[in-house]
Amino acid sequence: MTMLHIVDDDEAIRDALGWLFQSRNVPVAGWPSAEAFLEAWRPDTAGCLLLDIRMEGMSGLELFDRLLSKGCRMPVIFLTGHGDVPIAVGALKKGARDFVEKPFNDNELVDRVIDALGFDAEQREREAGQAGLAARLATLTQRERQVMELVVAGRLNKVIADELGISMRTVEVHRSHVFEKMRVKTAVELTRLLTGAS
Amino acid sequence: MTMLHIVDDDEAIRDALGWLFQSRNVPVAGWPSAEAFLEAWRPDTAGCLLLDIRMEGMSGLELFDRLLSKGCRMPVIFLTGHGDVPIAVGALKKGARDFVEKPFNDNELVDRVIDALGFDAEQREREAGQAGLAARLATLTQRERQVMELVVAGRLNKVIADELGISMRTVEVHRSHVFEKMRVKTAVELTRLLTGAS
DNA sequence: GCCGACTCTGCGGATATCCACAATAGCCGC
DNA sequence: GCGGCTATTGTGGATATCCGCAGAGTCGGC
Repeated sequence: MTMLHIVDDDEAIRDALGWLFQSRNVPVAGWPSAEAFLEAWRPDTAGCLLLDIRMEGMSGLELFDRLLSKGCRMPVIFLTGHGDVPIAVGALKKGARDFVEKPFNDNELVDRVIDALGFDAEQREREAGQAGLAARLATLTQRERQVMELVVAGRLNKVIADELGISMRTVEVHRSHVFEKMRVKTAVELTRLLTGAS
Repeated sequence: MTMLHIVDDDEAIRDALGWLFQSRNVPVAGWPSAEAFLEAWRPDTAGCLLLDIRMEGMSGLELFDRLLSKGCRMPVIFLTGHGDVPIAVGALKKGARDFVEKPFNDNELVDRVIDALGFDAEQREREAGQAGLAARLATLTQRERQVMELVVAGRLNKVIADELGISMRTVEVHRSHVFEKMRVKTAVELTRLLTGAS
């Protein structure tokens, strides 16, 4: 599942890159056009992207833009023979991980791809944690969410009761439901969970 | 204090850029060489940097490296007439904010400089807050710091007492000293303070 | 040697939090 | 209408936290 996706309309280059990476034990998938990859892309597509800039049809840059607007966070490395400073600067400022001109150094490129794959794996791990958190948050009712926010803001139960215009007892009930659903035992743990601390 | 620092060995360009920015109400300081700016730079120098790449003596890139190693976090915009993709990519990956080729569009450059100045101001505000926090942390004794860490980890006083091999009462004393010194009233507030939450 | 810190501890009481048991009420779907 | 979910509140008790009052031991500086 996690692999390097090479998008280039030149089959010879795809093959050469495929050989290079497979010889280094990096799994590879080749795509003959931006359209083909865009069509196949799913939010759970993992790994990293090696994009040629100039291709028949959709360019690598446009593919990058389309992927970004779909919420894709995979690291992208651009590969081009026709380098141009404004293009490189624009791509990097949009979040591309690297921008490499041909001819490139094989070892360097492989290292950068491996770095990018590691980054993607870590990022997905973080996001998986966040997804579990989001799932638990989704089980809270409105009222529980309100109470939770005030608890995490450091308010005492009696203050929360005042602010929401309900009794302290009710706050306690909601509070304990929040703790149960979020699987924590103290307000501090809940705070760490929501603020994303170690 | 906060201003645009233009480093370029060509006096005509410094003057032209000076005029451009001053006409837009952006305060400017001109420096005839990387060495001159490096000499004058202090950790509290605020604003942003507009660096020419190719200069007599130290290059803009080398100045950038030297500033980074001194802990400078000012946003840097490179300006060059002799663009080169690997150089631009390297600069951006090291953290440069932008890389602009001459001839440039006046309005765009001014906008980017203004953005960068705003970014620097926000960054300094954040760091000022962190500095105040660090100062308060420095007033804690060893024991207080230990207790604080366990409190922020969500442990109950009795557990902290066990782990440190002291009585609960002593933990309470340290705990209240921590709250006092850190100027918070609850463990949750302390947690937010240390984990850098909103 | 005295003074100021830091550390440690106990007692007792005021608050706050946690929780089981119990009950009322509105809303929604089967 | 009945059952389930949500929101609400109360009583009462077990724990935990917050604090003032009191005392004691160590260590380093003047």
